[in-house]
Amino acid sequence: MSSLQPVRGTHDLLPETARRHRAVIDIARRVAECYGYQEIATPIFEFSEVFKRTLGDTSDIVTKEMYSFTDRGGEQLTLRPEATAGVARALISGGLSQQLPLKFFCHGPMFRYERPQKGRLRQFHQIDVELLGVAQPLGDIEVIALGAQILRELGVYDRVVLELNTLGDTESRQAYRAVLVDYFKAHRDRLSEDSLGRLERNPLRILDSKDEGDRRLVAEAPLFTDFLNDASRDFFAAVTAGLESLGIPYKLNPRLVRGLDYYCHTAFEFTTEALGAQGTVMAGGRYDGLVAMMGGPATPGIGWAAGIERLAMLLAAETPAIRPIAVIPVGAAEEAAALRLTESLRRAGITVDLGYGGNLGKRMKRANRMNASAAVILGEDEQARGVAAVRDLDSGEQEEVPLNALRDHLARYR
RNA sequence: GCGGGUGUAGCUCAGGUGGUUAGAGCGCCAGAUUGUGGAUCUGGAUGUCGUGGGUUCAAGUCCCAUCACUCGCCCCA
Repeated sequence: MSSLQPVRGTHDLLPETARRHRAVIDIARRVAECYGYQEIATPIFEFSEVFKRTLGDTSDIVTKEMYSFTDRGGEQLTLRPEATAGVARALISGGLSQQLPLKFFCHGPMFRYERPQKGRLRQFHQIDVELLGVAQPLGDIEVIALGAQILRELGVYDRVVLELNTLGDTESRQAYRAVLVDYFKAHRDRLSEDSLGRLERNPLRILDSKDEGDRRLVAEAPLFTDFLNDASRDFFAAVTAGLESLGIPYKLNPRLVRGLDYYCHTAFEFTTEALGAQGTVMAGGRYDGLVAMMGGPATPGIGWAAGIERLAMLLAAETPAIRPIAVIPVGAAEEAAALRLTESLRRAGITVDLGYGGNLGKRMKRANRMNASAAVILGEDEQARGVAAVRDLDSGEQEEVPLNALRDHLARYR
């Protein structure tokens, strides 16, 4: 193995993988457009403040996972660990609040300084959807339905489960949080070490602990549903009713808690068993407080992000490269004509491979290796008669086609 | 950040208890086949044995460190 290694947790997207990624992005973009979402792109780095302020000082992302650096001008910058904060910043700095509601789709690399695992990288890629300016449950329903439809079109929907929970509005959440903290503090001695830390940082997370002792304690803990106020309860009921009316099955998971501070009401994750510990394939929720927290006008929002690497790993179907037409000059005398023919076919939008050297046999081998659908063979005879030999590389059948009819003839191989 | 596993050719992997020139299959290259690919046959090339140090007369093999990957925890896409 070479000593030239890529940076830990980063990955080259070689043609086969790149094709899979592109398939995910293309399908997601197309479906998102059907729902009226427009593609945007924000910078892959922002002032560190943008993330610090929105993700919460206690979140793992901010405390230990940010790729931050000082640039030559002394600015504190951070490679984006997620997309939502940047989109919210764009909304504010672009003065887009005048045009609400806004529906955005974007995709690109994200960066987190984590210990890599399968499906967990330091540079990874996400597709992302954000709906801004819609306070009604209809927004939550649309965004989840959009995610479900993308997963369906990708052909992974049957291996994925939609888990759903509500975090309530601020009032409900703070009431519950207080009660929960009291409860766990009363049983502090029975909490795992991890959960003692969570008690300070994000007590709701204890509900999702995998520790045996914690789980026993959690089983006795007060229930969130008992602390939801009427507005929160109604809101969530409307979301679930909407999903049911669309035939989108979901599993209520009262322990589903988002890691980031800005979430409220609907929280959801599409998860799979097929990817080991990194089973979350698409996750999101409502973030009504985010834009205001950044200093913009109070703007409700809801969205999700999905990991392209994780989706690509689930993709069952191969994503083959386009099959080219191979143009093959028999001898050196035909090379110039082959070059001109190749160029004219390419200008007509046909994918053409022209080998760079070798005799007929070598070039045929290359055509085969490139998975070419047909070979257009130009020899001395053919040239003299204004035709080319066209060989179907699947059937092995060969026929002569006049040069001026070639372009139309090749259409059958697309 | 914590704990376990792995690292030999481009890929998948063999290489009992240390012992001379490190192997296989697939792939790659060349030839049989200088106007016809796939199949077959023949031949060929490719390794700082992840890296660095140590033990030893001798290390792919044992020890330590380090890097990367991997499984789990933490957390998350």
